[in-house]
Amino acid sequence: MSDFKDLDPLLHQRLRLAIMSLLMANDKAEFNFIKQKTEASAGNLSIQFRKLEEAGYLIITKSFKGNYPLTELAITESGRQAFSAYVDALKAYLVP
Amino acid sequence: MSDFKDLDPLLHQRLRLAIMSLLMANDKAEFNFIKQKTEASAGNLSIQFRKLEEAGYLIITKSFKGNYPLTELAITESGRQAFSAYVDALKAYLVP
DNA sequence: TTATTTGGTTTATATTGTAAACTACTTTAT
DNA sequence: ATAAAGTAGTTTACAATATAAACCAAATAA
Repeated sequence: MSDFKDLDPLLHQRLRLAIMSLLMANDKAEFNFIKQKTEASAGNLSIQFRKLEEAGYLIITKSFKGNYPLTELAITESGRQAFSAYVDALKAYLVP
Repeated sequence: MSDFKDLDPLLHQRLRLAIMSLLMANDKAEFNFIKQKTEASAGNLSIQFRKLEEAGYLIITKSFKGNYPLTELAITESGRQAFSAYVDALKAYLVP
């Protein structure tokens, strides 16, 4: 029987899981796309993006779109793997 | 598409999820049984049990076993339902 | 030109989680 | 009998996390 410590604490958080889930589907997304989908505050997102970046699960790139700053998030291979592993661990844990 | 807010925050925490998962399988369990299975500290467990009780997900009963105090945890119907709903929400969310 | 909006970041506060210390008693050893 | 060690927890204090509010820089609108 697998135990709960197999669940990556970084991914086992609702907002970060939602972010990574969106990136699993889209690979790359704009800050505001994720903001709209999750309905989270910009501040909260800003912080969670950084944590996920620090873990190497995504990459933050800054540029301009028109005249406005644009922040984009792209999932990394490591992020994909971590997400898959997390889902597998959950399945093993909850759907035995 | 279901969003992450459907994931009951009380259950979406590793230790509490482990506790409830054990109680789904066993219905009723002793404090130390759960302590051994989860390898969590007694203090941490004590607090999480109370949170789950406050939510109506389990009932704490105190008695004596031999001469020692004994704390037992029993899942409630409401707890069962919440756990099932949580698992369903997760499935819908992660295994679309 | 002042006000409002966009696209964020930073700081401060509230909530949560965890470890360490403590309580209360029992058993074992001296 | 009493000191030392063990059982079964609870409480308290601290650390980590999450969230909200305030702020910044620039652009657009009035």
